[in-house]
Amino acid sequence: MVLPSWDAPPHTSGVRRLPPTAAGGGRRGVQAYPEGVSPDTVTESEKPLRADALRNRNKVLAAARTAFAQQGPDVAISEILKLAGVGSGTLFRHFPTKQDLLVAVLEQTFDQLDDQIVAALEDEDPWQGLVTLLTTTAEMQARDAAFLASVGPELFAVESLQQRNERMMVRMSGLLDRAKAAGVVRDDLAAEDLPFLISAIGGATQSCAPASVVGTSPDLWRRYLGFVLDGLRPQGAHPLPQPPPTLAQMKAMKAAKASMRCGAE
Amino acid sequence: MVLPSWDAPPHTSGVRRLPPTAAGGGRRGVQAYPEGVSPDTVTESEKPLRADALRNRNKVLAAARTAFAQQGPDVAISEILKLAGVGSGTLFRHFPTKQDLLVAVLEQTFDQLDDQIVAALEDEDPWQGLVTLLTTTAEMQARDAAFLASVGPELFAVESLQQRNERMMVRMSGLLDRAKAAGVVRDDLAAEDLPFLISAIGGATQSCAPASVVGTSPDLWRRYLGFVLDGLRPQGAHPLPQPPPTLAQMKAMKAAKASMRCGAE
DNA sequence: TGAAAAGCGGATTGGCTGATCCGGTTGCAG
DNA sequence: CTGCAACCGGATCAGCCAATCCGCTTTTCA
Repeated sequence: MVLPSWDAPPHTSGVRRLPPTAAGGGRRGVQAYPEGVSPDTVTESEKPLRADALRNRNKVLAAARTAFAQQGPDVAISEILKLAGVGSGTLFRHFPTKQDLLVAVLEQTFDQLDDQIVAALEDEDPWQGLVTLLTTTAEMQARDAAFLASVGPELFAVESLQQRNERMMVRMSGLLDRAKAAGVVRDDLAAEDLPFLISAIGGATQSCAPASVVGTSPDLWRRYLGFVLDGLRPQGAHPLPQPPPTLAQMKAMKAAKASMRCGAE
Repeated sequence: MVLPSWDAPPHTSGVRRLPPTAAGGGRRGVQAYPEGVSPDTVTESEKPLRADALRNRNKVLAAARTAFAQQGPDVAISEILKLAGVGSGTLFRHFPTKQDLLVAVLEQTFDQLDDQIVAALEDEDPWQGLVTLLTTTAEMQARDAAFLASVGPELFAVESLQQRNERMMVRMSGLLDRAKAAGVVRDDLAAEDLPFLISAIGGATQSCAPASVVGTSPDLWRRYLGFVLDGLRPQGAHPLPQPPPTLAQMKAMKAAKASMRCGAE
């Protein structure tokens, strides 16, 4: 799964069995699952779906979420299978394609983010609202490799993700307009820039990635977020939240990334 | 070739044939190849290497360079083979492993970058020197997918790349010190930050990637470089070199990336 | 409670790709 | 010119992995 070219699935010989669609298209069955734990109800059925089936569907979804988050969009299905404790037949019944599974997971992730943006809009301080947006995004990128890989304006061309993306863009525009009106950001900053800036922060975050290598701060990415934020406001440099890493730490990070493997279980 | 875990090559059954090492370890046989075109001499032999062998080796190297640049580290070997017009036996004789080939290509790329840094150090203006460094890096990331993937502090653990990386770090430190002495950058910026900032710019660059989608500027990344640069200097915002993209353009970029395929030939 | 429908899971398939093998060819020293 | 070692290239191998198939089990509903 190389991530570009989601179009012609490899060796699809016959027709595709249609999945038993448990949760309808529109979000908000149960909003934004708290983290890692599987909600035992995805409810809002379209075809009732037997009890054990629903249970398994959720097991798969939860397993996929952690697996994708830890290893990125390229985890082997077998990994997810092991984690979920179901057979491959079961998985592919609910999600006919690996991409379908990834999308289902990303939908949840995007919904979580959307909730955070809404929260940011409720903040009194317009600058703080923007900071919250970018911080949240970076946090999510730091802990979810699949999200990291699908963020920014590239996103793949899937209706449901498209929609969510647009909704978020609208909200982000609101956030930015407010900040501009208050004069706390440079006014040549456009809403369209935000996805790219998020990608930029993601780039730095990715380099810091392995959540916590011994000597290093798992929050190093905040430092680079700081630099970028300072680039967004008119007045220039502000204090940074993290000290830079030492060369030794950088070496350790690189080594950790080279050997990176499993982690869960 | 998933990029992490360069350690246990898949299914290596027997012992490995040692390659006929044409160019010695130390760089500077012929410095920094101008672009795409194969230099017909990599010279400085260690075992003379027959004439046709050397010719083929260079063909492979050149093909690999373009293939890796266009499609990233995951191009199929077959692609490179087609481009080079040689058989797989030939390729694997010179580069026993796909990684070996990639490393050979990256060595050249890194050497090119190193030359640019040296040039930046020769610039009178210390701020401009830093700008040149970051701009060059971004340019290279924009046009070379393999470089983009291997940049930042993660780099894989290969002696020869390690070395080059360290040499560049030293030079970059010099560049930064000079700029700090002149007071043109904030002084909480450390040399160790540079690789992360480069990764950040790379993140944005990647989002802009498909060199030129119709309506969009192929230089959009400069805009985000601009934001980051403004975050590095004490005085704050400066004019940006590019207008933001429109929503329609962003859509086009995404679409282009989704269908991205081949391109050469 | 019983039977049919729905679901389960793992053995299996098919295809992709990195790497190897080996019969034939070619450059080079003497 | 000649012999041979080095080299060529493509047929082939082997492992990996997404996706399918099908005999058996579980749920559901009358």
